[in-house]
Amino acid sequence: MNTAPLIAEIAGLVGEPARASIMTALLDGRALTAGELAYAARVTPQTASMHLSKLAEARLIAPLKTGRHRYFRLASPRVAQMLEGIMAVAIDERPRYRPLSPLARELRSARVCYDHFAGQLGIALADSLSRSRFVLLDEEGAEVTPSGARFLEEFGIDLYAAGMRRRRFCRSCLDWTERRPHIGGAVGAALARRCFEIGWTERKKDSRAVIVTAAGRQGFRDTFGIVFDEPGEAVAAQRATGSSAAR
Amino acid sequence: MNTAPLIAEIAGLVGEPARASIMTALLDGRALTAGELAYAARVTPQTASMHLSKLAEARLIAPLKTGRHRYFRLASPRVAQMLEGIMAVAIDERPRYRPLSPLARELRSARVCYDHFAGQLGIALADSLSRSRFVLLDEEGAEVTPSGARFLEEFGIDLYAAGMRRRRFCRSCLDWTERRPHIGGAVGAALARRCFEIGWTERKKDSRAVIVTAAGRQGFRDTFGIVFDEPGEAVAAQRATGSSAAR
DNA sequence: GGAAAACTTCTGCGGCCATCGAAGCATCGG
DNA sequence: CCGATGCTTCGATGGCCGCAGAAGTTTTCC
Repeated sequence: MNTAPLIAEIAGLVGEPARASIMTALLDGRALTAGELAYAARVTPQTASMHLSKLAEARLIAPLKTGRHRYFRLASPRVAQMLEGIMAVAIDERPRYRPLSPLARELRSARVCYDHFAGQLGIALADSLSRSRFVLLDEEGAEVTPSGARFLEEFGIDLYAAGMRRRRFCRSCLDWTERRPHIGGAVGAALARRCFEIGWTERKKDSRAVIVTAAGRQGFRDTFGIVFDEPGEAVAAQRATGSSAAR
Repeated sequence: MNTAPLIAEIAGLVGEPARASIMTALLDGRALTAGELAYAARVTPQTASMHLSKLAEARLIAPLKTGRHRYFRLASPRVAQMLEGIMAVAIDERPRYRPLSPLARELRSARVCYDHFAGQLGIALADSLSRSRFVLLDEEGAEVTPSGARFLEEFGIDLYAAGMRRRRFCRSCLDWTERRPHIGGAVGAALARRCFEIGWTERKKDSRAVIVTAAGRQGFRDTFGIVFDEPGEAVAAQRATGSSAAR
């Protein structure tokens, strides 16, 4: 078949440490400059420039020229999804004992996965919505129930906005630290967007890590029944709260 | 992050033409011998052997020793899913005019995608089920409706069999010839399995192509409203048939 | 306008790795 | 037990490509 060369071309581009670093650095959905990406990949600017032009030519990343900077972002959600898929395979059956560096702890606690939450916060949200029967979660997919639709509307998410193509579907995304599915897709993206909007979470710069604010700690507790053991760091999902969530 | 090297390792393995050929050859879900895979990748047996051991060590493929042959299959559905994801990116925005070789025509007509149908047959099935409101289809996911569940039960598919983990979800899988989503996941696999079981379709050997039998042509027409223009070759999806499908 | 910053292109070097010939090891068939 | 088949290991070769030094181009800032 002529399909193998196509796969090899794309995979070959990603299958190089420096380029893989660039791609994962962009996995938080933001656009970064060529210099920042060079730093992230730990190569010199000229080397990064070559990699960036290759990735751009293959339409894996999209350049965005602004003044003397050149910003790059992932070309499409499909690319992010592909990277997730590769990561899901990479961590599969790998009995990896984690040394748990401080940075890793932070990432594990709460981070952003292209456009939605992942890490313990992502899991906790998925658990909460799942237990309240607002979302039916599965390794193959996820679905928002009618009551869940009402809840999300109340929370300030327009399920019929332009972003949601047709209906109430959301993708299930496999988490690589927790090894459990969480809520992605249009619904997951909207949920995360809303949390940033109302100030529950903030992005930490130069990282995919997410900071939960004081308002967020209270909000997540009251609305989703999620409590945090350490102030703003680790997250522990607790008790189902269909009632309080429907507040 | 330490995630980039993991991605690079996996992608690097797939990003080599010979190995990519091996992987795509296994994408039909069958197990092939080392020799067959060497032939598929157009390399000598000793070269293929090296590639196979690398892929096996990374758990991308699983060896299966039998006599003096050594069979290999994809290690898990997750690997197939990853390859689909890469393919989806590879064909994205690629204005590729297809020369349409005879083999390509055949593949385009009906083929197997790891464990479910793809190509025009897959699309036609998805369209039919979608129009009859038996399945709600989306680029992000798919869902079997209650009436769809009844229909599938009648068709001989046990939705609550071991294969279906929890509920009625099925994955939406992007087709790379038609560029449209079709039905994958546990439901798609069960549907395809059932079609082989009742003799509507047969696998062509050494290929992912699928042959629709005479019984299949009649069955697909009566049950799903799918008509075939050329006997057993190209497929054209036609008219919604909620009634006849529910037969 | 001059200088600095950000990025790119050019160039040569160096290392990794895919490839295949040849030999070695199992397994089947008689 | 012997030859044939299928597959693997070993070794040498060759090519591709990632890499950074140096120089060139565009933009910004004062």
